[in-house]
Amino acid sequence: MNATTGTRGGRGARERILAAAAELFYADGIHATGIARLTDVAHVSTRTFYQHFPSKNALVAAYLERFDAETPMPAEQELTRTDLAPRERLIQVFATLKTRGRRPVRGCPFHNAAVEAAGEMSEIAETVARHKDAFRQRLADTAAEAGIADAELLGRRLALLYEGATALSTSRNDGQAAADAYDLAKELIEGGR
Amino acid sequence: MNATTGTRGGRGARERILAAAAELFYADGIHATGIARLTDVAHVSTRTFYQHFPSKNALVAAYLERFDAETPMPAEQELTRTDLAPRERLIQVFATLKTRGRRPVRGCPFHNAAVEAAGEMSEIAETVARHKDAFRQRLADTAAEAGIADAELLGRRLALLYEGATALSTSRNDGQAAADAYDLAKELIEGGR
DNA sequence: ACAGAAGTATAGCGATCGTTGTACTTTCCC
DNA sequence: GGGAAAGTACAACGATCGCTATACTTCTGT
Repeated sequence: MNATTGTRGGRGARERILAAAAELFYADGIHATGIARLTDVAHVSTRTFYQHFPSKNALVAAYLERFDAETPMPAEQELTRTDLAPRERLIQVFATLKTRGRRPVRGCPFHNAAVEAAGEMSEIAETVARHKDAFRQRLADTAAEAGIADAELLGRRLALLYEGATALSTSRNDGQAAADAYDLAKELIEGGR
Repeated sequence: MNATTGTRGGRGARERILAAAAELFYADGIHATGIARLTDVAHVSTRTFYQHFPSKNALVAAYLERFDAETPMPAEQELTRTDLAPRERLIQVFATLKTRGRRPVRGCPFHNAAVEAAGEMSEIAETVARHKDAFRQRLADTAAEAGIADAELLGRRLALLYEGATALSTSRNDGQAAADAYDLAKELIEGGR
């Protein structure tokens, strides 16, 4: 039994499929990424793909869940650091956002998935909403830990700034929005005593 | 000669096509909206469609240009109001964002188009970037008109908040993000003296 | 009234989409 | 070393995509 994949041996096709999905769905979009391209990048045959995932939609769902569970966003990793004071952790979230401002950045994979899903695939919209809520809640919890007066408000405001910076990186990929978000976030965090 | 369409009479098929595009591209997404659905909603035959637009991509481009030129975003209309002081105009931008928070809201049509365009259609990404820049500049200009010290900074910060609120409306359509953006924007505008 | 432009209906093109079928080879565990 | 699981190659299915062709019908300006 393979611990990481949950499958019974083999050469880890499932892992490579998920890795290819993470790369292609994010870079080129979900609709624009066909099964052929996906299996080509993953070095997996079409048949094998459908032995691991019943459909492309299932892969999309797995792709988002994978981000949520095993590959937490860099920003969220900062919130779990024990070597920093809570206030510093919040600031660090926006510092990494600024640092990560190297190409290619194409916004938030969750948000992008929700945009592409549009009317169809409402389960995707739900997953995205859950992710956004969880992130905002983590920010608020950290703010509360820092002893900030209205922690929920700060959590929502920081989530708002973070969303704005990532969204703007889709169309303009200079680090300006991230830098602005960092500065304003820092003011809000240090101001809320 | 028809003044609004630039065509020579007829029953204004071009207008109906653009109206259908504005509705469907925004609500269902660009990829998800096929020519068949488009012509059906516009009450136009396939042949007529291709007599007005050489391709679907051309319609997408026209759809975005139309938003930019003839159907300015509600937020931008507020910036042109002459019955309000510049500071009030800035606040009004976020007030309309809050009011408009009724269903269905699905983020910014420009941003969504950029997400869907992904790798292909770089001209779309360019159009979106130009739109975002123009909006931010208008905010900055209004801030300068209000005599605010660092008007460019406030312009960028307000654009950041606006983007965050619209982006969050894609996955969670309560008015919370818009309300938060309004409050924080108001503080920033009134604080910058 | 009539020429010409605009619009309609419908069938079908080639390409690509997601998905499945058939037949075969490799890898791993006992 | 044998058997089951996992993976491979490749052809092809039906559906849908964007787009074009053919043939006909309004509508409009002079």
